[in-house]
Amino acid sequence: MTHNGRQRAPTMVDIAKRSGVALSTVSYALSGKRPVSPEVRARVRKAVEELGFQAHAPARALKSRSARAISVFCPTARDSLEIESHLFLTGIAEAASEFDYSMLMSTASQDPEGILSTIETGRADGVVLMEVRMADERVDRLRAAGHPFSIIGRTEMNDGVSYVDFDFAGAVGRAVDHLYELGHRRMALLNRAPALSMPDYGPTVRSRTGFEHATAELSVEGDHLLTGTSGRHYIEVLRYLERNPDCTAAITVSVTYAPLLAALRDLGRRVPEDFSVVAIIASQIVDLVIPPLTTIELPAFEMGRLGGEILIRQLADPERPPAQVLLEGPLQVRSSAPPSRRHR
Amino acid sequence: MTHNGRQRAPTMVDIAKRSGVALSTVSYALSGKRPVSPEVRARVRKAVEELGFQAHAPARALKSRSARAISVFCPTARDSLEIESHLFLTGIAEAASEFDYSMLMSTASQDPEGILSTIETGRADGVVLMEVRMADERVDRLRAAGHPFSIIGRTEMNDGVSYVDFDFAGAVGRAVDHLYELGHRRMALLNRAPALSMPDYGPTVRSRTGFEHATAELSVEGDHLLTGTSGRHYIEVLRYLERNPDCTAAITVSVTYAPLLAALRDLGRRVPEDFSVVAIIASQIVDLVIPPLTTIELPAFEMGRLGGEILIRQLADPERPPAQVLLEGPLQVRSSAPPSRRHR
DNA sequence: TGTAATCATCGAAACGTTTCGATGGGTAAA
DNA sequence: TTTACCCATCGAAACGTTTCGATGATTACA
Repeated sequence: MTHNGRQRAPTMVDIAKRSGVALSTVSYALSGKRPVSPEVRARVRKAVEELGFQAHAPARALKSRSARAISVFCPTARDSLEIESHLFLTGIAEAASEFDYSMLMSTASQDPEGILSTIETGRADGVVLMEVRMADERVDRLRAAGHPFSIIGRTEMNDGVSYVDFDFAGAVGRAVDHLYELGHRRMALLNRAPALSMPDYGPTVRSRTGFEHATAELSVEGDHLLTGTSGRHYIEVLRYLERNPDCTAAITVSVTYAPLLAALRDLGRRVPEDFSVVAIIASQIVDLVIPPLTTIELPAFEMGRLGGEILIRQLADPERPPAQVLLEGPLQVRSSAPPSRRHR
Repeated sequence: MTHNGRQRAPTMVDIAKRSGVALSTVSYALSGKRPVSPEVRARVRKAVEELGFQAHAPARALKSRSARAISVFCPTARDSLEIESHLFLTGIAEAASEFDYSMLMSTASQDPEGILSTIETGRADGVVLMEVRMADERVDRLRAAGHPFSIIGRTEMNDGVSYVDFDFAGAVGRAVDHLYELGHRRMALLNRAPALSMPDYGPTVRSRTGFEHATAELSVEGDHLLTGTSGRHYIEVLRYLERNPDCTAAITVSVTYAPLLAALRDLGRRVPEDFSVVAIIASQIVDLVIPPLTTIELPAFEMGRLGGEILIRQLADPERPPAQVLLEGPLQVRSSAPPSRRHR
């Protein structure tokens, strides 16, 4: 049972009195950090039960110098929505609850000071970063300050830092191969246009280089477009398709499938009959896309969960070497027909 | 500047020594709760600056009996994604940062114990609840315990509780009116199928009653379908459309536009030429839907922001009466053509 | 039977704040 | 010059834990 919210919450002093032992014995009985006789342990447990005692987290954090909390910085969804962010977020939250940690979330994503301060004020023990760029000041500052952190994504130079990233270069490469095998000889990569003040964004950079390598290797034409969901972006994609009718396939990253599908529809080109698409998107939104597209699924939830787990394990054991994980996603063929039905 | 992460972080004792005043004077100088001479204030400020002092949050929380934090419970996105949840979440986070509060997030959404304990362990001062049902144990428990909370959504009986909700009944009603004016005489409401253990979900219940009232009032046929994004749901929608060719319009709530659009496409019925749709969705995902649909926009981010703000204002002033807000969304006509072009 | 070792328990200090009441120097009024 | 009052500052206690070293009671061994 829980105590009545109106009166003072019971403390360990109350437990000590009720079970007739010293305060410190209560602490040891509950934490197990020193042996306690079975009878005393039972009495303490009983008192805890009866009074509905729950340890006061700030007091514990103050004395033990650990908040048992991690903090996460996530871009705001005020204007545009990064669906992957939410999957990262709930993945991290899942990891936190699994290890009995709290998770602090803030949106002031790009400000290094705010990120450091959650640790330096003792609110959290470590940080999970997301949406990082190839060179990212937040990473540099955290590393310089010696604060524990992990990254969903990664920077250019990752010595000694823990991260979980998706192999965008590899995924785009496999998508190019797949489209090549279907007979396509000219294809576009619809990459994410940098949001405000986000040039140099890791997935965008790596998708592009993966695309350039793969198309060069196969000697096919590859066009690189930076796009998004705004009307301006839609127009740009439309113009591109009009001017390049020999482009018969595209690879889309995240939400860039939307302007592509809209433009194809308005040009009367059908998917998959007239145009093939491979979309790199999170599995949770696959069913929202009409028509069904061939995809490479981004395991965003799992990335978040792993990123959280890696950080927490590192907090538990500071000697633990950094973990660096690069995940792949399966290519799931749904409906990417060949350009001229040559493989039927 | 910030201190070197390797050594002990400076405390108010260090500030006191360096500026040559008592510890308590430092506290008053920083908090302003008692007057302090301008010279002393300046000296303290200087010392704070030089040492990079930042108050230790757990110590403050312990003594002042307030964590300056709110906690939020959000359904996990492991399997399926509730896009609105993410908008609520970042909205709440925005409000928190605006008032210099921290935000704790957890996913163990349906467990009342976990929710109460974030408050009872002193980790947070109040809770924001979302995805509530018409009768919701979490609400009852919070209220019984006397803990501060606000709801994104609302229950059946809302005396004395603060909430921000969207007027689903009204929105569906306006959608019905709009479709009626276009000439439709039979229409469907594609409502959200209850996720696991979520019968009685507020928006679903209220959308349905709004639909039933509006269709009855206009004497049009209204069919109610519970659906989702799974393959099974797609089949059900498809069958419905096949069997009821006189149904020429639908209202979709949240992601239910997906099975509808897929089914219409596979039946060769075009939107908006052959079928009209009004989608109730968050503005941030409007651009992801192809073709563009007439929508009623759910101001999810703003709902989150308001829900957070209401809670925090209540924490600052416990005498404050509960705030109850019911938001409307604009009907944005994009492409809902009449069934037989009668209004052209 | 005396001493050493082991074990469970206790007491007290400490973590870094906030806040209450006390103190003393200064100015204003008598 | 004395008394009263105000204002800025100080000292100390308290918030609820964790943890160190000490204490006393058992047990093992000589």
